[in-house]
Amino acid sequence: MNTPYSPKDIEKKWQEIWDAERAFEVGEDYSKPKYYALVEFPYPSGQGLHVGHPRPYTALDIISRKRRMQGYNVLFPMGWDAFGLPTENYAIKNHVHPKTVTQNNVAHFKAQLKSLGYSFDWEREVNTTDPEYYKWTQWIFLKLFKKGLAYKTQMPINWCTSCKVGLANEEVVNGKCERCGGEVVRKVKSQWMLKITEYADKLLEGLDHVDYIERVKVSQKNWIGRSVGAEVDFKLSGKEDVLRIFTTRPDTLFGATYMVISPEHPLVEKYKEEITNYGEVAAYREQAAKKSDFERTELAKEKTGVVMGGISAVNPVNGKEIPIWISDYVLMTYGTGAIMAVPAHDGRDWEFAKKFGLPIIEVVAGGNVQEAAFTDVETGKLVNSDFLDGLEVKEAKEKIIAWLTGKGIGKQKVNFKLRDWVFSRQRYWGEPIPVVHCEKCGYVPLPESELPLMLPEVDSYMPTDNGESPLAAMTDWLNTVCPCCGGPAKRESDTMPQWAGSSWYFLRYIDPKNKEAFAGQEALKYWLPVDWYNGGMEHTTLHLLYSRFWHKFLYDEGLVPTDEPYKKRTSHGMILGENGEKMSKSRGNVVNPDEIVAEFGADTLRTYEMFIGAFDLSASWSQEGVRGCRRFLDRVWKLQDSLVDGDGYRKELETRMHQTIKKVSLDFEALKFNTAIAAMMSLINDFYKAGKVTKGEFSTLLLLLSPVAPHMCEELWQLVGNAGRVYAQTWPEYDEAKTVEDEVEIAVQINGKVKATVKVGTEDAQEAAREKVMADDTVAGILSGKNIVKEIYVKGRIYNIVVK
RNA sequence: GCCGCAGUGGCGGAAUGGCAGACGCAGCAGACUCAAAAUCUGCCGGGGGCAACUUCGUGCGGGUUCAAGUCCCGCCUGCGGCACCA
Repeated sequence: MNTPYSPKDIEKKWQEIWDAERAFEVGEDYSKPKYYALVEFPYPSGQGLHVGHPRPYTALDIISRKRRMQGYNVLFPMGWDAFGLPTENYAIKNHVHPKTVTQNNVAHFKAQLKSLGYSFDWEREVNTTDPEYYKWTQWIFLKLFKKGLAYKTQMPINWCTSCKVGLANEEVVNGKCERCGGEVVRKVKSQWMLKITEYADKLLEGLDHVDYIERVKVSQKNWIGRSVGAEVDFKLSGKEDVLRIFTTRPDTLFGATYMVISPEHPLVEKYKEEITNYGEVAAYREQAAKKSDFERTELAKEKTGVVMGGISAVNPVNGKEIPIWISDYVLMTYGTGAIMAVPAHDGRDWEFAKKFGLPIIEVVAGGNVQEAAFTDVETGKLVNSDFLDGLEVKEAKEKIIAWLTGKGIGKQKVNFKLRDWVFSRQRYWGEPIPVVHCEKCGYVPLPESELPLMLPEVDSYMPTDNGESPLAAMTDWLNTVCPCCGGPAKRESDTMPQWAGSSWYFLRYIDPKNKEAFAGQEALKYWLPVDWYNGGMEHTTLHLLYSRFWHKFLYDEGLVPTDEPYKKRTSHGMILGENGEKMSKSRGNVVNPDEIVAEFGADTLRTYEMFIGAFDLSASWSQEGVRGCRRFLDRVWKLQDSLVDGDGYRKELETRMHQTIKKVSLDFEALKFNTAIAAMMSLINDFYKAGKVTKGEFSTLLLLLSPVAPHMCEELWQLVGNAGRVYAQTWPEYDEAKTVEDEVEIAVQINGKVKATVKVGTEDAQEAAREKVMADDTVAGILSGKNIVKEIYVKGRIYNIVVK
């Protein structure tokens, strides 16, 4: 009898041995094939590791360990996305420096991750709040600035009334702050913006050349939201000015019966004097401005609006004078902030027209436009449209665009939903923006030699009441000289958003200690692109898009060798509480990974999280399930007692061994860890049934299981007398020919129902199989006196006989 | 409303169009034990039958096929994301 399985003793021991042996340190031998496996680096929150974290980490740890065994030079790094609001809020509340909070949290996280035995190369750890790191974040910002991709503008921004911070559109969730849940309202502020829209086409096009799971691609495409339409100028009646609109349906131009502009449209201000009902217009505008984006869309069920008296537009195709309305269902942030309304063929316009009694003119036949807007673009034919009559929508579009272009009053235009990225935060705990403002020279970038521009010590981390960053109160720091003219100047007091540091961290891992550059060119050439990046679906449209944008920009600047950062992207599902709900303190269903490690061991936690269900779907935690995985590991451990001599596989188990190697090898690659583990469970069930296992069979099992349960496998590898370490062994090979049995049991169906099973040779042709099938008593009984109409034989699967 | 994902035993979940329910959990019975836990062995979708067996079963309604959880058409429910995008 051997000693019982005691993870507590084994796991610590092997973690220390791996450290001492520098087992997972990345080699600098660039002649070896490389593999770059990446997981999203965590935000080191005060709560410590959540059981959701180990799911993706274990998955790619398995891939990384397997790749090393396959002879690759593997980069599998870890770091900290440590700037951010929770740390700052904690600092404010408890009067501790955010740096100290971060240090403590990082230490805690790191100890927790280490206890799980991940094969991260900790020598390459990065931290976004380290000045040696954010120096390069600032450096990249300066590059963007110099290319005109960073600019400052007055923007109506989303303003969190609780955090007192401006938020990107993407950070507003249902009208609430994504971080704190506080109310978000609109507020005009001077903000730094990044022109991600300049890269919209490239970001879209690049998706065709990467191996991302389909739903990630679809989300990104929808987010970028490319649509092809036309811009058309409507002359204002009796004026020189035109009102420019964007439409995806220029073919319906003859059906435009009125125009709508957004309440913020500059036209209102410009013709203030001439608008006969300006009081009414101004009141409506004021009301709209008070509403948050959320309210504007919530209240949208009932359309509101006001007509602009005294000003009207002329439809360029037929010279008809049509009124201009103001309504908040038209957004200033999309297109030109103005539309032509075609109530017959647009749902929103139709609703609006019905409510305000505006005319509805059918220009595409096929529906009943008095009942509902007819929006089908496939079947309809143009009517009431002069020279477009009789054409299909697609043809009409082309013809009208050509006509408009010829007249110089319109042209084809591509629009995107994607908006520029609000890059300012009125916060302390972020990267300072390395720009000064000089009365004479405007916004001037700091010289690169002055980077990093360090965060100064401040007395209070509270944002000021007027919304300025705490840095604005630091006059010593704020007042400086202009790098351009030497005159007095002020530093930018806004800081960067958390997304900044995470937009390029995978580049720093490649060469984390480089003082001369964000990473050396030779190292970048070797390691890029990231071969496999796994992360949460929630980062698909924010982080993933932002980092692709920065990478493409760096590529255009000649600073990185690939135009896409990530070759392959996968996503994992969430781990829910035992009750099937999202884990949260308030629901009281949070599971602490430390407790699982203490009670069952890290290998059990790893195995369980991989066994819990399909990797890309969410799964509910089950303490009983954890116990089952521990039982599996116990059973593997106890196989020591059944060990017999023999380096090879016994004849009767040979096929099973090769099948299992194949299944595990392929399933790991497909992220089907649950079925890979199930296959190993089945294999040891066979070992138990046989009452013995050879050393060769057992060693192969250990190699297959080692990426999942590395500590136990190292221990057993040594205990059974194998030399070296499991992590340094070669991944087992299978022989395809040996994965197939000589004989298989196939089902015999008669009229599609299984009536019997017979044994046939795996390679039997139909004739040989037929003989065996017909020899079966049950089959013969059923067939007697019946007419065989058809016989279908699928090799090794089924024999179906159709009778009458 | 739009986009995406899912719906299979008591539960988590398996099934290149080819024997639905692998593997695990829970449950039941037995072995071991003074006893319990742990462990080991066996059973384990519903109805009917002493039984060999039979019949119904993958959210619902149709269809294609020798054969459908899987493919097609039309719905329903849940989860996630976006939301007046012209």
